Amino acid sequence: MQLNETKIPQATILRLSIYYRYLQSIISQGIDVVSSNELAQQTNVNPAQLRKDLSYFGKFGVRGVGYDIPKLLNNLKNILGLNKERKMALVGLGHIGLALIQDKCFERGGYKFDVVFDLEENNVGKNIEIFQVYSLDELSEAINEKGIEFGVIAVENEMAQNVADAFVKAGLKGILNFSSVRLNVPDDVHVRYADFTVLLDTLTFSISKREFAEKEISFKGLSMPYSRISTAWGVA
Amino acid sequence: MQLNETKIPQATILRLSIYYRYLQSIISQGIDVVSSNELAQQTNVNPAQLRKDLSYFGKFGVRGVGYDIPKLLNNLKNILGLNKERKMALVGLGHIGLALIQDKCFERGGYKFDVVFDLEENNVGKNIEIFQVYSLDELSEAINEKGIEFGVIAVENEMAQNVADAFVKAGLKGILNFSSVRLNVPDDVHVRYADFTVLLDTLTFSISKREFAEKEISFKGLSMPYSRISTAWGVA
DNA sequence: TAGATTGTTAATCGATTAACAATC
DNA sequence: TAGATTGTTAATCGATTAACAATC
Repeated sequence: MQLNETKIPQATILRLSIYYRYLQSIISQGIDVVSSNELAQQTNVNPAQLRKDLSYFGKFGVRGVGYDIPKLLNNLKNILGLNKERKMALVGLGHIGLALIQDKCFERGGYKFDVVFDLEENNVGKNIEIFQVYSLDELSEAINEKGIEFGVIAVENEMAQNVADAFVKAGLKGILNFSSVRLNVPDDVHVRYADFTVLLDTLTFSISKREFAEKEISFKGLSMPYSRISTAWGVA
Repeated sequence: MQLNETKIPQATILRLSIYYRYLQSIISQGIDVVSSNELAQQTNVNPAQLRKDLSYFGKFGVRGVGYDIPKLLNNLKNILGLNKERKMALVGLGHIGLALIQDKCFERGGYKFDVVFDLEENNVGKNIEIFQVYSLDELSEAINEKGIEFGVIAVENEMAQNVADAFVKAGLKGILNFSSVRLNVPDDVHVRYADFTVLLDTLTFSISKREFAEKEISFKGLSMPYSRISTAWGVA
């Protein structure tokens, strides 16, 4: 068996998830075949891009026909590793943390909160929603006992790195971070940032770019190349 | 005045925001100068990258010294367009929507919810938090009356495109979308995706990649190039 | 067979970064 | 002046996409 040395772009994995979630949302409609053109259009990507993305992992279509939706779904599920439920630990029971454990979108996606922790002494030991609230001291033990795979950080910025350190010490390899802090973790620990403020800031730039362009304002004596800035963000 | 034709990478704008938010978080500590090396390390980027990012907009540092933090903050604020508060409209008062209007991180960032809408007839007309809840019919009028610039979508996937259409019709040029739906909007409308499931899916891929690599499992008769996959996600 | 659509190549396009002259 | 760090160039690296042969 030959070792395939091709590197897979990070963006490809993100798009694979987008294809998967879109197909999941239309599977009940009874359509059984989709072309790269149709699927690409629905997910805002180039059709060649989509075919290339899939080609890193195999040949899933039929020439002249398209892709069988149930089969493609199954293949994407295997590629992404979505064939079993993944358990998560949450730290932080502020507004965002509370919303996360109440929202149904995680369960629908195959993810489940299994333990919650809070830094507020008042909350520890209480029951919030269906969860008993633990303190950070109990984190490592609880995580290993329950087979947790992902840690979710929903605490204030000041405490985010501490929580990340605790997750790393407990052996977690995946972190979803709702704070704005860029975390310092070992290379084998993967972090994803769900930082709303940064997303808004990039929107603000695009908007004020328009304002500037309209007024032909120059910045620091340098005429801004506003009209040439590409803004095709595809990424969450 | 010469028109500068250089294209600015989308990723540069994202990083500019990250630099800005980091510097904001340490400004009270009384440090007044930072080098590209220090700032880059704190924000998980390459120092050359950081200097290049800034160089698209001007010369903000002093050779041999570094960057004056208050001055750099001010420059970044102007570049990103963060010198005035931006008003937002929220549609959707589920768990996420509620958390968003309660959370303080938006206000701290210079963003403010000014109107909220819900699709639930029951909620319309009521007062939730400090907001009176409007129906979608009133969206266009309310948005233009109040000078709203951004629309935030926090409804179920099924309704997300409808809400986006309403935002576009009302003239908004910036949308923050918490649903999983890839929106279809005109070219001059900017969308950012805060889609947690997709982020988790990319984590899952990285994790199960490790599992596969350990077991040397092949996929579809093709040996997976797992060990060579780069996973340096920087993006929210 | 004719029409359609995939899988893949190769060219293009874009982003990152090492290296160093400029200069404080 | 010696040491430090920026700003910028040019090379490298990586990702996107047009085009088309393969093939259903």
